[in-house]
Amino acid sequence: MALHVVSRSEPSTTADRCAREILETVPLVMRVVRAEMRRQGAQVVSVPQFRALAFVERHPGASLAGVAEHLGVTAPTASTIVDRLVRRRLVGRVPDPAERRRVALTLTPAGGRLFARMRSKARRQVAMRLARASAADLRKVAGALAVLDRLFREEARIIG
Amino acid sequence: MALHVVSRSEPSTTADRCAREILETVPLVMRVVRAEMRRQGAQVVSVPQFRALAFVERHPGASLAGVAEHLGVTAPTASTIVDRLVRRRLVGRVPDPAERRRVALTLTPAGGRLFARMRSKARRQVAMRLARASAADLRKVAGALAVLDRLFREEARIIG
DNA sequence: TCCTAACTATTTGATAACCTAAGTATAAAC
DNA sequence: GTTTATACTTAGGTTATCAAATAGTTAGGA
Repeated sequence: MALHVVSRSEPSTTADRCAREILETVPLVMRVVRAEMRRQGAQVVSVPQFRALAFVERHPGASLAGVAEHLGVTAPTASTIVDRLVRRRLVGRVPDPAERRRVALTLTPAGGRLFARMRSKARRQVAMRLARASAADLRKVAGALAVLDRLFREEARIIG
Repeated sequence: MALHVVSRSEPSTTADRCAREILETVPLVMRVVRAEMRRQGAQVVSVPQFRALAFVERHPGASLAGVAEHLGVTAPTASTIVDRLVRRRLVGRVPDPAERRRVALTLTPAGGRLFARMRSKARRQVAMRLARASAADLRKVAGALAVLDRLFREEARIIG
């Protein structure tokens, strides 16, 4: 592997190399995932919508603020995302009886079915793309993603 | 580490675990990166615009099709992204004299300066988030990202 | 009790990213 | 020279995103 000569103003620690790679690779992977989810034909939801479904499935009765925090977006953004899911009858949204400021979100049966179907399809598609890599490489990738998840999930809460 | 009971229809190979993690972690990281780039105040560009600048910087005289392929989007999308950069005088777009169907894209001086400034800022911000991790973890992350980049870059070309 | 402050959610208005389908202009092929 | 293919743009539509303004609900204190 050849060493690159980097500009003198750019330091070259491992963290910097990671940062560089994250800024290149993450958007690339994101785009492929998005394209695949769109390719599934029939009834589909966007990536943010999919993530909202995942959160509501894991936290029945969740509030809008919970969705917003999980997605890392502002409340208005989460509101419109959820609103689209409600209009498509994939999510139920009722006022929380105890706290009437809040809404309680749940998956409808149709929402649950669609989510389960999309999730396994998306996983299969991504797994197919990973099939070319060696088992050792994949173990490394899995470990690294766990590290990233921890770092960015914490920071997302601190910052956002 | 507790073992989860997974639904019988969901296999549990390393590739599947990776797929699951990718679908969870990549959007999360993406969101943090986007939020940070927006946070920089002053004059900023979006993530796709930033990636377009990076491609043009590395490939002076690049065509629109080149940008589209690098971003993994359709030609019309790349066209509007570039158009916004041209209107902001960050990118120059002239017809290629040899192939007048094509356009030749270059960074303007202002575009080059903005790009350099944003890149180092973005890298610094991401690197700061990585600072909590051990050097060993970061080396693993760097290696894993290289693997992912290879897999998804190839596949992006095959599919898209 | 009432008033205010804080919280939760939505609406509004703006910019941007994305797609498909349809156009324009140039080059190549026959 | 007509057709076909290529490179890009335009048009029309959906979605995501934000900040600012709005409306309803709760809680705490005067």
